[in-house]
Amino acid sequence: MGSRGQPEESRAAILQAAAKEFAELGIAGARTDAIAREAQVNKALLYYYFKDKETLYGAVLDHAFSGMKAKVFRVLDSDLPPREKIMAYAGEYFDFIASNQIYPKLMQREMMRAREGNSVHIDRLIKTYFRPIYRRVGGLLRKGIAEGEFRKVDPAHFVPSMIAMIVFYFSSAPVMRRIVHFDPLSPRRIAQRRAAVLDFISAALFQSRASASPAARKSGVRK
Amino acid sequence: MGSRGQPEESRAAILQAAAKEFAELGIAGARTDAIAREAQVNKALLYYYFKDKETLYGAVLDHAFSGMKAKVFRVLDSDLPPREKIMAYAGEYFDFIASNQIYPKLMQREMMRAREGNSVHIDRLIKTYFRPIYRRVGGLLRKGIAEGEFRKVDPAHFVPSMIAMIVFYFSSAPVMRRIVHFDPLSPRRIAQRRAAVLDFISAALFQSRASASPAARKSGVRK
DNA sequence: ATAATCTAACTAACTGGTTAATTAGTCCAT
DNA sequence: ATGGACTAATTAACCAGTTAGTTAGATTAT
Repeated sequence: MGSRGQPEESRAAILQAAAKEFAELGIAGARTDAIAREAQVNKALLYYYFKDKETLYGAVLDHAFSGMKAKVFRVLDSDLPPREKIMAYAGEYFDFIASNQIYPKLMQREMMRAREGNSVHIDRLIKTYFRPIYRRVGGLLRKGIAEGEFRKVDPAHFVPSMIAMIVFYFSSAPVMRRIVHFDPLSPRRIAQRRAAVLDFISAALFQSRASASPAARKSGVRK
Repeated sequence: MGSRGQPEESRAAILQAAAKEFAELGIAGARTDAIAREAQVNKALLYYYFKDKETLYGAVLDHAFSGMKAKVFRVLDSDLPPREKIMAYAGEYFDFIASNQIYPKLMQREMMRAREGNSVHIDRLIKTYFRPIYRRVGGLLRKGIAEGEFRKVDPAHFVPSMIAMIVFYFSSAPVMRRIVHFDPLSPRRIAQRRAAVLDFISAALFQSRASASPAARKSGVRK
């Protein structure tokens, strides 16, 4: 079929370079020349595979969010009891972000852009990724509350609080590093953060404090 | 003083219009023409008062963060006991952001920009605002822990968690609104969020759960 | 088998609309 | 009449997107 290199490799290289550039500079700050250079590809090839800059940005978003949704739904579809499942969900989400650190930047950028007409992608992202996940986690919280396992929290506040603690840590890390004088993104500190988030959630959510730690431990380190 | 209009008013109008534009679009997306139009001022006047776009952006950041620091330090300088003070701090920070909603957007933008050379302002912002506040709140947490009032949390994780829950809610509100089908920024919902954040913090921080609610209530509604 | 034809993959060079920044002044209060 | 406040007009640089091709493997005809 093709001629020179491999089309799949080129497309993937463009997508990866674009993800990095968009996450770091935003869609307005990103330069198509820089993306092409980083992908080691001629700039016109971006336009061969993607209609324009905005479409390329949309493809980057879909790639990132679909990966996250797949990971997280494997946990949400499992048949764990509420306590274990909410901890496993938070742990899985944390691990996804820890190993895909451009994700929280893309996410926050899109959240801030989500105003009247500011983003042509946000409707699709909400419908395809955010709402399904929110519904499932919200349902899980209500189930845990109904069973008397969880405190009577409002899912509309608890869900964003969980996401906030996980997402914010990674996108604020470059600033944090210069405040505390150690690297918040070292494996050791990331593991600490994971434990701190799970502890925070179990302390704020579970009825009896005693079983908070075992539950957090249960969701454990992956792999 | 001046000739035509009032210099103070013009400068203030530019700063306000710039804050709005930068918060919404970021420094790369912001247009100096749009700022001038919004401020009802000739574009060259921006360059009369500020060296260039980057300097104007810096002035916007300093304006926002100095206002926040002043508010928050009035609480941190007070002589409340640890429990009441940490609740009052969180409440004050929340209230500042609730009535200055461009602040969380500027903050998140700068956090994401804080990489090698990406921002010429971040060193100053950290030194002048972030580090002093972090030090004080961290000290407050250690004091509460030493007195046996607080659980043994790590300030390097607890402080960003508090900030995350407050900041993230406001910058994610436009997306949240389309997931949950109500307005997270209505006065009623904002008051709910305030209570949820304070409840979350006290549940995760205080040793005895019993006094969580009273303490949250104590920091109360301001004014 | 091999030459002719085709087509997907890819590129160097360019274009023109956009935008930050400057210039060369005018206006007006004191 | 002088200096601070302000502006219309202009400029230089930048940058998304285009154009007009080239390259090399695949397909088909012979």
